[in-house]
Amino acid sequence: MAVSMSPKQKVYQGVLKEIRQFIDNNQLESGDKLPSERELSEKLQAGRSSIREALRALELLGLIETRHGEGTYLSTYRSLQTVELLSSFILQKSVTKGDLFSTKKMLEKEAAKQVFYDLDENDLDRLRSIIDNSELLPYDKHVMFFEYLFDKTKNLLLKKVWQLMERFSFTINKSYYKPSFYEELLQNYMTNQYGLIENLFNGVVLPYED
Amino acid sequence: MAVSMSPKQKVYQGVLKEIRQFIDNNQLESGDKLPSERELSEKLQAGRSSIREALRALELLGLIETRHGEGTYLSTYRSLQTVELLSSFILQKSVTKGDLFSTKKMLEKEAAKQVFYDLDENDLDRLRSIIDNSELLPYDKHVMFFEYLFDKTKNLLLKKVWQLMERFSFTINKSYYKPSFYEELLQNYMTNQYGLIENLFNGVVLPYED
DNA sequence: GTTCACAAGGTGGTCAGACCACTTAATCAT
DNA sequence: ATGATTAAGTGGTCTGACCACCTTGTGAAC
Repeated sequence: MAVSMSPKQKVYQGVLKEIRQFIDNNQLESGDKLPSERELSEKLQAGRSSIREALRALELLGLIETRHGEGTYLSTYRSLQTVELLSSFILQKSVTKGDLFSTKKMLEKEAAKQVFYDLDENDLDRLRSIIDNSELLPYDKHVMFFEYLFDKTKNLLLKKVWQLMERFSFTINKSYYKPSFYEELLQNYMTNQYGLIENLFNGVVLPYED
Repeated sequence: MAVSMSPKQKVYQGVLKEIRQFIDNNQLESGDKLPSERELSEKLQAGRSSIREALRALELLGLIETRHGEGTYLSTYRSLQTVELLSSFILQKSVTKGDLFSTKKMLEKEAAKQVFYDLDENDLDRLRSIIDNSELLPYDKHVMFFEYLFDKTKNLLLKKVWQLMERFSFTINKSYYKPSFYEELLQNYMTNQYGLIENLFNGVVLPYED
Protein backbone atom coordinates (compact mmCIF):
# COMPACT_ATOMS: atom_id res chain seq x y z
CA MET A 1 0.00 0.00 0.00
CA ALA A 2 1.74 3.06 -1.26
CA VAL A 3 -1.15 5.44 -1.17
CA SER A 4 0.52 8.32 0.62
CA MET A 5 -1.12 8.77 3.96
CA SER A 6 -0.79 10.31 7.36
CA PRO A 7 -0.08 7.99 10.26
CA LYS A 8 -2.59 5.28 10.99
CA GLN A 9 -4.86 6.22 8.16
CA LYS A 10 -6.39 3.17 6.61
CA VAL A 11 -5.56 2.33 3.04
CA TYR A 12 -9.12 2.56 1.91
CA GLN A 13 -9.31 6.10 3.22
CA GLY A 14 -6.25 7.03 1.25
CA VAL A 15 -7.80 5.41 -1.78
CA LEU A 16 -10.90 7.49 -1.27
CA LYS A 17 -8.82 10.60 -1.39
CA GLU A 18 -6.94 9.48 -4.47
CA ILE A 19 -10.14 8.73 -6.28
CA ARG A 20 -11.53 12.12 -5.49
CA GLN A 21 -8.38 13.67 -6.83
CA PHE A 22 -8.57 11.56 -9.92
CA ILE A 23 -12.08 12.80 -10.53
CA ASP A 24 -10.92 16.36 -10.09
CA ASN A 25 -7.87 16.05 -12.27
CA ASN A 26 -9.77 14.43 -15.09
CA GLN A 27 -12.82 16.61 -14.79
CA LEU A 28 -15.09 13.61 -14.55
CA GLU A 29 -18.81 14.22 -14.36
CA SER A 30 -21.90 12.22 -13.63
CA GLY A 31 -22.01 9.14 -15.74
CA ASP A 32 -18.32 9.06 -16.53
CA LYS A 33 -16.36 5.89 -16.03
CA LEU A 34 -13.76 5.28 -13.39
CA PRO A 35 -10.69 3.12 -13.97
CA SER A 36 -11.19 -0.58 -13.30
CA GLU A 37 -10.49 -2.00 -9.87
CA ARG A 38 -7.42 -3.80 -11.11
CA GLU A 39 -6.12 -0.68 -12.75
CA LEU A 40 -6.65 1.39 -9.63
CA SER A 41 -5.04 -1.33 -7.58
CA GLU A 42 -1.92 -1.17 -9.69
CA LYS A 43 -1.87 2.58 -10.08
CA LEU A 44 -2.36 3.31 -6.39
CA GLN A 45 -0.20 0.40 -5.29
CA ALA A 46 -2.93 -1.01 -3.07
CA GLY A 47 -4.56 -4.39 -2.88
CA ARG A 48 -7.69 -4.82 -4.90
CA SER A 49 -9.63 -5.56 -1.74
CA SER A 50 -8.69 -2.19 -0.33
CA ILE A 51 -9.78 -0.54 -3.53
CA ARG A 52 -13.06 -2.35 -3.26
CA GLU A 53 -13.62 -1.30 0.33
CA ALA A 54 -13.34 2.29 -0.79
CA LEU A 55 -15.62 1.77 -3.75
CA ARG A 56 -18.21 -0.03 -1.67
CA ALA A 57 -18.35 2.85 0.73
CA LEU A 58 -18.80 5.28 -2.12
CA GLU A 59 -21.47 3.07 -3.55
CA LEU A 60 -23.46 2.96 -0.36
CA LEU A 61 -23.21 6.71 -0.19
CA GLY A 62 -24.67 6.80 -3.65
CA LEU A 63 -21.69 8.52 -5.20
CA ILE A 64 -20.83 5.81 -7.65
CA GLU A 65 -22.61 3.05 -9.44
CA THR A 66 -21.09 -0.25 -10.39
CA ARG A 67 -22.24 -2.44 -13.23
CA HIS A 68 -21.15 -6.02 -13.24
CA GLY A 69 -19.00 -6.76 -16.22
CA GLU A 70 -18.96 -3.18 -17.32
CA GLY A 71 -17.26 -0.98 -14.83
CA THR A 72 -17.69 1.69 -12.22
CA TYR A 73 -19.37 4.97 -13.01
CA LEU A 74 -20.00 8.24 -11.27
CA SER A 75 -23.58 8.02 -10.15
CA THR A 76 -26.30 9.83 -11.99
CA TYR A 77 -29.47 8.97 -10.20
CA ARG A 78 -30.39 8.12 -6.68
CA SER A 79 -31.02 4.60 -5.58
CA LEU A 80 -33.97 4.18 -3.32
CA GLN A 81 -32.87 0.77 -2.20
CA THR A 82 -29.86 2.24 -0.52
CA VAL A 83 -31.94 4.70 1.40
CA GLU A 84 -34.36 2.08 2.57
CA LEU A 85 -31.59 -0.13 3.74
CA LEU A 86 -30.04 2.68 5.65
CA SER A 87 -33.28 3.67 7.22
CA SER A 88 -33.68 0.22 8.58
CA PHE A 89 -30.59 0.79 10.63
CA ILE A 90 -32.35 3.45 12.51
CA LEU A 91 -33.58 2.90 15.96
CA GLN A 92 -35.96 5.35 17.57
CA LYS A 93 -33.95 7.97 19.43
CA SER A 94 -35.61 10.89 17.79
CA VAL A 95 -34.39 14.39 18.15
CA THR A 96 -36.19 16.46 20.71
CA LYS A 97 -38.63 19.12 19.68
CA GLY A 98 -36.40 21.69 21.29
CA ASP A 99 -33.32 20.70 19.34
CA LEU A 100 -35.23 20.71 16.15
CA PHE A 101 -36.78 24.09 16.70
CA SER A 102 -33.62 25.82 17.81
CA THR A 103 -31.55 24.38 15.00
CA LYS A 104 -34.12 25.35 12.44
CA LYS A 105 -34.31 28.83 13.90
CA MET A 106 -30.58 29.11 13.70
CA LEU A 107 -30.60 28.25 10.03
CA GLU A 108 -33.33 30.76 9.36
CA LYS A 109 -31.50 33.45 11.22
CA GLU A 110 -28.34 32.77 9.31
CA ALA A 111 -30.12 32.86 5.99
CA ALA A 112 -31.81 36.09 6.95
CA LYS A 113 -28.46 37.64 7.72
CA GLN A 114 -26.59 36.28 4.74
CA VAL A 115 -28.99 37.77 2.22
CA PHE A 116 -29.08 41.13 3.90
CA TYR A 117 -26.89 42.91 1.39
CA ASP A 118 -28.29 41.13 -1.62
CA LEU A 119 -31.90 42.14 -1.39
CA ASP A 120 -33.18 44.71 -3.85
CA GLU A 121 -36.51 46.48 -4.20
CA ASN A 122 -37.96 43.63 -6.12
CA ASP A 123 -37.05 41.10 -3.46
CA LEU A 124 -38.63 43.19 -0.76
CA ASP A 125 -41.81 43.48 -2.78
CA ARG A 126 -41.97 39.76 -3.15
CA LEU A 127 -41.51 39.18 0.51
CA ARG A 128 -44.11 41.79 1.30
CA SER A 129 -46.61 40.13 -1.00
CA ILE A 130 -46.10 36.86 0.80
CA ILE A 131 -46.81 38.17 4.26
CA ASP A 132 -49.66 40.31 3.03
CA ASN A 133 -51.36 37.53 1.16
CA SER A 134 -54.48 36.82 3.17
CA GLU A 135 -55.13 33.64 1.26
CA LEU A 136 -52.21 31.94 2.89
CA LEU A 137 -52.08 30.20 6.22
CA PRO A 138 -49.47 31.46 8.65
CA TYR A 139 -47.47 28.30 8.30
CA ASP A 140 -47.44 28.49 4.52
CA LYS A 141 -46.33 32.06 4.70
CA HIS A 142 -43.47 31.02 6.90
CA VAL A 143 -42.30 28.38 4.49
CA MET A 144 -42.61 30.58 1.43
CA PHE A 145 -40.97 33.51 3.12
CA PHE A 146 -37.91 31.62 4.17
CA GLU A 147 -37.77 29.56 1.05
CA TYR A 148 -37.34 32.81 -0.78
CA LEU A 149 -34.54 33.83 1.53
CA PHE A 150 -32.77 30.51 1.29
CA ASP A 151 -32.93 30.70 -2.46
CA LYS A 152 -31.30 34.07 -2.31
CA THR A 153 -28.38 32.71 -0.33
CA LYS A 154 -27.45 30.65 -3.35
CA ASN A 155 -26.30 27.99 -0.94
CA LEU A 156 -28.05 24.83 -2.03
CA LEU A 157 -26.79 22.80 0.86
CA LEU A 158 -28.04 25.28 3.39
CA LYS A 159 -31.47 25.24 1.82
CA LYS A 160 -31.49 21.48 1.62
CA VAL A 161 -30.72 21.08 5.27
CA TRP A 162 -33.39 23.57 6.20
CA GLN A 163 -35.97 21.87 4.01
CA LEU A 164 -35.25 18.55 5.61
CA MET A 165 -35.77 19.99 9.04
CA GLU A 166 -38.85 21.78 7.90
CA ARG A 167 -40.23 18.58 6.49
CA PHE A 168 -39.34 16.65 9.58
CA SER A 169 -40.77 19.17 11.98
CA PHE A 170 -43.85 19.26 9.81
CA THR A 171 -44.58 15.74 10.96
CA ILE A 172 -44.59 17.01 14.50
CA ASN A 173 -46.27 20.34 14.12
CA LYS A 174 -46.46 23.25 11.77
CA SER A 175 -44.58 25.94 13.56
CA TYR A 176 -44.01 29.54 12.64
CA TYR A 177 -43.18 32.85 14.24
CA LYS A 178 -45.67 35.41 15.36
CA PRO A 179 -46.98 37.56 12.49
CA SER A 180 -45.16 40.66 13.59
CA PHE A 181 -41.87 38.82 13.30
CA TYR A 182 -41.87 38.78 9.51
CA GLU A 183 -43.03 42.35 9.49
CA GLU A 184 -40.15 43.44 11.65
CA LEU A 185 -37.61 41.48 9.68
CA LEU A 186 -38.77 43.13 6.52
CA GLN A 187 -38.60 46.45 8.29
CA ASN A 188 -35.01 45.77 9.23
CA TYR A 189 -34.22 45.05 5.64
CA MET A 190 -35.80 48.22 4.44
CA THR A 191 -34.18 50.42 7.02
CA ASN A 192 -30.85 48.74 6.61
CA GLN A 193 -30.48 47.61 10.17
CA TYR A 194 -28.30 44.54 9.94
CA GLY A 195 -27.56 44.46 13.61
CA LEU A 196 -31.15 44.06 14.66
CA ILE A 197 -31.69 40.79 12.85
CA GLU A 198 -29.79 38.85 15.45
CA ASN A 199 -31.85 40.40 18.21
CA LEU A 200 -35.07 39.73 16.42
CA PHE A 201 -34.35 36.04 16.22
CA ASN A 202 -33.02 35.86 19.73
CA GLY A 203 -36.30 37.32 20.89
CA VAL A 204 -38.14 34.29 19.58
CA VAL A 205 -38.46 31.80 22.34
CA LEU A 206 -41.37 29.67 21.37
CA PRO A 207 -43.00 29.27 18.00
CA TYR A 208 -46.63 29.30 17.21
CA GLU A 209 -48.01 25.94 16.31
CA ASP A 210 -50.89 24.64 14.24
CA MET B 1 -22.18 -16.95 0.22
CA ALA B 2 -25.34 -18.15 1.81
CA VAL B 3 -26.67 -14.86 3.00
CA SER B 4 -30.24 -15.18 1.84
CA MET B 5 -30.81 -12.65 -0.85
CA SER B 6 -33.07 -11.61 -3.63
CA PRO B 7 -31.83 -11.98 -7.17
CA LYS B 8 -28.68 -10.15 -8.10
CA GLN B 9 -28.25 -8.59 -4.73
CA LYS B 10 -24.63 -8.32 -3.78
CA VAL B 11 -23.37 -10.27 -0.82
CA TYR B 12 -22.27 -7.20 1.06
CA GLN B 13 -25.79 -5.80 0.82
CA GLY B 14 -27.16 -9.01 2.24
CA VAL B 15 -24.59 -8.80 4.97
CA LEU B 16 -25.77 -5.31 5.75
CA LYS B 17 -29.27 -6.58 6.29
CA GLU B 18 -28.11 -9.49 8.39
CA ILE B 19 -26.12 -7.19 10.60
CA ARG B 20 -29.10 -4.96 11.14
CA GLN B 21 -31.18 -7.97 12.05
CA PHE B 22 -28.49 -9.14 14.40
CA ILE B 23 -28.57 -5.79 16.12
CA ASP B 24 -32.35 -6.00 16.43
CA ASN B 25 -32.41 -9.53 17.68
CA ASN B 26 -29.78 -8.93 20.29
CA GLN B 27 -31.02 -5.52 21.31
CA LEU B 28 -27.64 -4.00 20.74
CA GLU B 29 -27.21 -0.34 21.55
CA SER B 30 -24.65 2.34 20.95
CA GLY B 31 -21.26 1.24 22.10
CA ASP B 32 -22.02 -2.46 22.05
CA LYS B 33 -19.68 -4.82 20.30
CA LEU B 34 -20.39 -6.63 17.10
CA PRO B 35 -19.11 -10.14 16.41
CA SER B 36 -15.66 -10.28 14.89
CA GLU B 37 -15.24 -10.27 11.15
CA ARG B 38 -14.20 -13.89 11.13
CA GLU B 39 -17.15 -14.87 13.26
CA LEU B 40 -19.58 -13.02 11.02
CA SER B 41 -17.93 -14.57 8.01
CA GLU B 42 -18.57 -18.03 9.37
CA LYS B 43 -22.01 -17.31 10.76
CA LEU B 44 -23.30 -15.66 7.59
CA GLN B 45 -21.45 -18.02 5.32
CA ALA B 46 -19.78 -15.22 3.45
CA GLY B 47 -16.17 -14.42 2.75
CA ARG B 48 -14.44 -12.15 5.15
CA SER B 49 -13.81 -9.66 2.37
CA SER B 50 -17.53 -9.33 1.78
CA ILE B 51 -18.10 -8.80 5.46
CA ARG B 52 -15.49 -6.13 5.41
CA GLU B 53 -17.02 -4.35 2.44
CA ALA B 54 -20.23 -4.05 4.39
CA LEU B 55 -18.48 -2.89 7.52
CA ARG B 56 -16.40 -0.34 5.66
CA ALA B 57 -19.51 1.18 4.17
CA LEU B 58 -21.13 1.38 7.59
CA GLU B 59 -18.00 2.90 8.98
CA LEU B 60 -17.90 5.68 6.43
CA LEU B 61 -21.49 6.42 7.25
CA GLY B 62 -20.53 6.68 10.86
CA LEU B 63 -22.79 3.90 12.00
CA ILE B 64 -20.04 1.74 13.39
CA GLU B 65 -16.61 2.26 14.76
CA THR B 66 -13.73 -0.16 14.41
CA ARG B 67 -10.77 -0.39 16.72
CA HIS B 68 -7.70 -2.20 15.54
CA GLY B 69 -6.99 -5.21 17.67
CA GLU B 70 -10.17 -4.78 19.65
CA GLY B 71 -13.23 -5.15 17.52
CA THR B 72 -16.13 -3.42 15.89
CA TYR B 73 -18.61 -1.38 17.88
CA LEU B 74 -21.90 0.29 17.26
CA SER B 75 -21.15 3.94 16.99
CA THR B 76 -22.74 6.51 19.19
CA TYR B 77 -23.89 8.44 16.15
CA ARG B 78 -26.64 6.53 14.42
CA SER B 79 -29.70 8.62 13.84
CA LEU B 80 -32.54 8.99 11.44
CA GLN B 81 -31.57 12.54 10.70
CA THR B 82 -28.07 11.61 9.77
CA VAL B 83 -29.17 9.03 7.32
CA GLU B 84 -31.90 11.09 5.80
CA LEU B 85 -29.67 14.03 5.29
CA LEU B 86 -26.93 11.90 3.93
CA SER B 87 -29.03 10.13 1.46
CA SER B 88 -30.75 13.18 0.23
CA PHE B 89 -28.05 15.65 -0.42
CA ILE B 90 -25.20 13.37 -1.06
CA LEU B 91 -27.15 11.52 -3.67
CA GLN B 92 -28.02 14.66 -5.48
CA LYS B 93 -24.73 16.45 -5.38
CA SER B 94 -24.61 19.91 -6.87
CA VAL B 95 -23.44 20.71 -3.42
CA THR B 96 -20.35 22.70 -4.10
CA LYS B 97 -17.24 22.87 -2.04
CA GLY B 98 -18.10 26.45 -1.27
CA ASP B 99 -21.57 25.64 0.00
CA LEU B 100 -20.23 22.91 2.13
CA PHE B 101 -17.53 25.03 3.66
CA SER B 102 -19.70 28.03 4.36
CA THR B 103 -22.49 25.98 5.85
CA LYS B 104 -20.10 24.09 8.02
CA LYS B 105 -18.51 27.33 9.11
CA MET B 106 -21.91 28.72 9.96
CA LEU B 107 -22.67 25.77 12.19
CA GLU B 108 -19.34 26.08 13.90
CA LYS B 109 -19.85 29.77 14.48
CA GLU B 110 -23.27 29.18 15.93
CA ALA B 111 -22.01 26.49 18.26
CA ALA B 112 -19.17 28.73 19.36
CA LYS B 113 -21.65 31.45 20.23
CA GLN B 114 -24.22 29.26 21.88
CA VAL B 115 -21.80 27.81 24.39
CA PHE B 116 -20.32 31.16 25.27
CA TYR B 117 -22.06 31.53 28.60
CA ASP B 118 -21.76 27.89 29.54
CA LEU B 119 -18.03 27.48 29.51
CA ASP B 120 -16.25 27.21 32.84
CA GLU B 121 -12.58 27.03 33.77
CA ASN B 122 -12.48 23.31 33.19
CA ASP B 123 -13.89 23.64 29.69
CA LEU B 124 -11.34 26.23 28.76
CA ASP B 125 -8.55 24.02 30.04
CA ARG B 126 -9.80 21.18 27.92
CA LEU B 127 -9.93 23.31 24.83
CA ARG B 128 -6.49 24.63 25.49
CA SER B 129 -5.07 21.18 25.88
CA ILE B 130 -6.46 20.28 22.50
CA ILE B 131 -4.90 23.14 20.61
CA ASP B 132 -1.65 22.81 22.50
CA ASN B 133 -1.31 19.10 21.92
CA SER B 134 1.56 18.80 19.50
CA GLU B 135 0.78 15.17 18.86
CA LEU B 136 -2.34 16.08 16.93
CA LEU B 137 -2.61 17.07 13.32
CA PRO B 138 -4.26 20.42 12.64
CA TYR B 139 -7.28 18.73 11.18
CA ASP B 140 -7.70 16.44 14.17
CA LYS B 141 -7.44 19.41 16.46
CA HIS B 142 -10.19 21.12 14.54
CA VAL B 143 -12.51 18.18 14.85
CA MET B 144 -11.81 17.63 18.53
CA PHE B 145 -12.09 21.29 19.34
CA PHE B 146 -15.48 21.75 17.76
CA GLU B 147 -16.73 18.38 18.83
CA TYR B 148 -16.22 19.60 22.33
CA LEU B 149 -18.15 22.77 21.64
CA PHE B 150 -21.00 20.96 19.94
CA ASP B 151 -21.26 18.62 22.88
CA LYS B 152 -21.59 21.61 25.15
CA THR B 153 -24.52 22.96 23.17
CA LYS B 154 -26.50 19.93 24.26
CA ASN B 155 -28.20 20.08 20.89
CA LEU B 156 -27.88 16.60 19.44
CA LEU B 157 -29.34 17.51 16.11
CA LEU B 158 -26.98 20.40 15.63
CA LYS B 159 -24.06 18.17 16.35
CA LYS B 160 -25.25 15.48 14.02
CA VAL B 161 -25.70 17.86 11.16
CA TRP B 162 -22.24 19.16 11.72
CA GLN B 163 -20.73 15.71 11.96
CA LEU B 164 -22.44 14.78 8.79
CA MET B 165 -20.92 17.69 6.96
CA GLU B 166 -17.58 17.06 8.54
CA ARG B 167 -17.68 13.50 7.35
CA PHE B 168 -18.79 14.47 3.91
CA SER B 169 -16.23 17.18 3.53
CA PHE B 170 -13.68 14.69 4.74
CA THR B 171 -14.11 12.80 1.52
CA ILE B 172 -13.23 15.98 -0.30
CA ASN B 173 -10.52 17.39 1.88
CA LYS B 174 -9.57 17.83 5.48
CA SER B 175 -10.08 21.50 6.11
CA TYR B 176 -9.45 23.56 9.18
CA TYR B 177 -8.81 27.15 10.20
CA LYS B 178 -5.46 28.76 10.66
CA PRO B 179 -3.87 27.92 14.02
CA SER B 180 -4.31 31.39 15.44
CA PHE B 181 -8.06 31.12 14.92
CA TYR B 182 -8.56 28.67 17.76
CA GLU B 183 -6.23 30.68 19.90
CA GLU B 184 -8.24 33.82 19.36
CA LEU B 185 -11.54 32.12 19.94
CA LEU B 186 -10.29 30.80 23.21
CA GLN B 187 -9.05 34.26 24.03
CA ASN B 188 -12.50 35.67 23.37
CA TYR B 189 -13.95 33.13 25.74
CA MET B 190 -11.50 34.00 28.47
CA THR B 191 -11.90 37.72 28.16
CA ASN B 192 -15.64 37.46 27.87
CA GLN B 193 -15.92 39.12 24.49
CA TYR B 194 -19.03 37.65 23.02
CA GLY B 195 -19.29 40.21 20.28
CA LEU B 196 -15.95 39.34 18.73
CA ILE B 197 -16.85 35.75 17.94
CA GLU B 198 -18.95 36.76 14.99
CA ASN B 199 -16.14 38.87 13.61
CA LEU B 200 -13.62 36.13 14.10
CA PHE B 201 -15.62 33.73 11.99
CA ASN B 202 -16.44 36.32 9.40
CA GLY B 203 -12.74 36.89 8.99
CA VAL B 204 -12.27 33.33 7.80
CA VAL B 205 -12.46 33.27 4.06
CA LEU B 206 -10.66 30.16 3.02
CA PRO B 207 -9.76 27.13 5.09
CA TYR B 208 -6.49 25.32 5.20
CA GLU B 209 -6.55 21.95 3.55
CA ASP B 210 -4.63 18.72 3.82
C1' DG C 1 0.88 -11.54 47.98
C1' DT C 2 1.97 -7.93 44.68
C1' DT C 3 3.95 -6.38 40.65
C1' DC C 4 5.82 -6.45 36.34
C1' DA C 5 7.36 -8.51 31.94
C1' DC C 6 6.25 -11.31 28.36
C1' DA C 7 3.93 -14.71 25.66
C1' DA C 8 -0.37 -16.25 23.50
C1' DG C 9 -4.54 -15.58 21.34
C1' DG C 10 -8.04 -12.75 19.34
C1' DT C 11 -9.07 -8.93 16.22
C1' DG C 12 -8.84 -5.67 12.52
C1' DG C 13 -5.80 -4.31 8.23
C1' DT C 14 -4.02 -5.72 3.94
C1' DC C 15 -2.52 -8.33 0.17
C1' DA C 16 -2.19 -11.83 -3.51
C1' DG C 17 -4.26 -15.04 -6.27
C1' DA C 18 -7.80 -17.74 -7.81
C1' DC C 19 -12.51 -18.49 -9.78
C1' DC C 20 -17.03 -17.13 -11.21
C1' DA C 21 -20.60 -14.17 -13.65
C1' DC C 22 -21.50 -10.78 -16.78
C1' DT C 23 -20.73 -7.51 -20.68
C1' DT C 24 -18.68 -6.02 -24.75
C1' DA C 25 -16.22 -6.36 -28.83
C1' DA C 26 -13.76 -8.85 -32.09
C1' DT C 27 -13.94 -13.01 -34.89
C1' DC C 28 -15.62 -16.41 -37.67
C1' DA C 29 -18.92 -19.14 -40.22
C1' DT C 30 -23.04 -18.84 -42.81
C1' DA D 1 -24.54 -8.55 -44.19
C1' DT D 2 -25.91 -11.40 -40.47
C1' DG D 3 -25.72 -14.14 -36.71
C1' DA D 4 -23.27 -17.20 -33.60
C1' DT D 5 -19.04 -17.83 -31.19
C1' DT D 6 -15.10 -16.62 -28.81
C1' DA D 7 -11.90 -13.81 -26.25
C1' DA D 8 -10.89 -10.20 -23.27
C1' DG D 9 -12.09 -7.06 -19.76
C1' DT D 10 -14.60 -6.07 -15.52
C1' DG D 11 -16.95 -6.54 -11.22
C1' DG D 12 -18.16 -10.23 -7.44
C1' DT D 13 -16.48 -13.37 -4.10
C1' DC D 14 -13.72 -16.56 -1.55
C1' DT D 15 -9.55 -18.36 0.59
C1' DG D 16 -5.45 -18.18 2.92
C1' DA D 17 -1.70 -15.85 4.39
C1' DC D 18 0.75 -12.11 6.99
C1' DC D 19 1.05 -8.03 9.74
C1' DA D 20 -0.07 -4.74 13.57
C1' DC D 21 -2.44 -4.01 17.61
C1' DC D 22 -4.89 -4.98 21.99
C1' DT D 23 -6.21 -7.85 25.86
C1' DT D 24 -5.45 -11.40 28.95
C1' DG D 25 -3.19 -14.64 31.49
C1' DT D 26 0.89 -16.72 32.97
C1' DG D 27 4.81 -16.91 35.53
C1' DA D 28 9.07 -14.88 37.29
C1' DA D 29 10.94 -11.56 40.40
C1' DC D 30 10.28 -8.87 44.24
